[in-house]
Amino acid sequence: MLDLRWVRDNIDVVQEALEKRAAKVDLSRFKELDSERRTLIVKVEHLKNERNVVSGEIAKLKKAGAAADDKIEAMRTLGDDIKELDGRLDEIEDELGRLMMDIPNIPHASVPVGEDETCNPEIRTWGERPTFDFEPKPHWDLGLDLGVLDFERAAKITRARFVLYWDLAARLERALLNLMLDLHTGTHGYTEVFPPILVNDASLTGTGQLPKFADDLFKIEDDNLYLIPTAEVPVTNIHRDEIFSADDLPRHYCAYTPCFRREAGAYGKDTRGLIRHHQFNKVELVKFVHPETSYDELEKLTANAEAVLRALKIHYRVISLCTGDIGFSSAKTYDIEVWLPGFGGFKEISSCSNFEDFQARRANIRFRENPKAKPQFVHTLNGSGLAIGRTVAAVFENYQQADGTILIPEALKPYMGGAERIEAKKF
RNA sequence: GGAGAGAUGGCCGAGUCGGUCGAAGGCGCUCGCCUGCUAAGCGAGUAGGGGGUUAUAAACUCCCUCGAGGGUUCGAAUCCCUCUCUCUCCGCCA
Repeated sequence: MLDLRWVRDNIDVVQEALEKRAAKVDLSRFKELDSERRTLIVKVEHLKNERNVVSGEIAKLKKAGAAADDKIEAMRTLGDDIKELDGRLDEIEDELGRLMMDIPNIPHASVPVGEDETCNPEIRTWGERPTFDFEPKPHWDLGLDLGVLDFERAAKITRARFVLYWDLAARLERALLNLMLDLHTGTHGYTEVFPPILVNDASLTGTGQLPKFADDLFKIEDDNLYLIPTAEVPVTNIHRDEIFSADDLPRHYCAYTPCFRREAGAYGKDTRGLIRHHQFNKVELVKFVHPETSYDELEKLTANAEAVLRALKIHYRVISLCTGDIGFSSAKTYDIEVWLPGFGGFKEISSCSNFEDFQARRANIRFRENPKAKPQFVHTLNGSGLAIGRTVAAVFENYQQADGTILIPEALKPYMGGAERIEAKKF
């Protein structure tokens, strides 16, 4: 959410940002509501002040044993007026609040302007495409042939877009998330947290999934709780309604959690393999930082996520999302795309964003520059470091051999209980 | 799941029959005085949010907030209802 006053004073900037994003929000309605709200506040506060003053007088009269019936009668009608105005003010603030919730973040000046994902410039690449003297297979074929990815039984147990891992594939999933956590908590200095994966709607509103993206969430109706779509939600909300002191910042957290997404708008997209599932594991990086440092922190966070693929020696590239493709809450986002030789293209494996104060304002996460200063909003950032399922897919496809087996990358061997490769097996 | 107790400012804690209570007192913190230094002592200050005025300054002023939301009332931290959370006991379960 943007700052109300800032929007009022910078309505042209907001309008321009909306156009760049191809988002539709009625700003003329905003102007109406905003000015009506303020006139109403002035009016109703005037009346309330009068009520307070006269009520004080009544108290004095009563104490002195005098009658105050005429004043009480006058206050009764005044109270009715206040109630009516307060009611209208509530309605207006409701509508204004919903409208403010619909305004996306303002993209940073460095974000390329463009319509859609075809306009995202490549920032850098790392490594090279591996060469094969055979036709590389997509990971789902590899997994089926080796017997370790069982989509059929997963569909029996649950439904489509779930997977059952067997044996060394299950172990690989576990190895990857341990490698990532060890790398981020060790070399990169993040603090590991393990949050709840069911959250309430205040948390989802804080990070921006609600109210706009309710369709994409799995909801537990009986308890009014949701399965998290990403660890960003519980981890960012750790500090909801809190005020940091300046030396509490920056905070760097990493968390492994399962993630759950309904993928409501994605039918027919990435239907095969591990790419787009309703349940997947992810290691998430979340930062709470001083506003002045947030863009440096974004670069570092992205580099931290990249480090996983470097450790695995897998080719990737980094792109900068353009204004038309960037997420609702984000001011700037880098996507890391991993090379999948069997699939024959790059695929997003991490999305690293600076939300500036957009989430912090919604979630009310603040800090004080010094003990006497007014609290101001922190900047929040997050990025996947990385999505585990997609990393499994990347290992499968990049480390596949002519005989259909998969070599275990050097960096993972300590985590794989001595296994050198994944071989075909029946389960 | 059942029974009970509770939720007040950074922390602890008072709040009488509803009437200058955003709130006694204490601790902590900040500033000043005192002291050779420290401690002690003395004095002053110390919740957050929003609106108006203004330069989105200072100052001034108003409103809201005593877990959250609603209600009663001229007036509620104080009375009523609903919800959330915490604690204790019982039951059930891993």
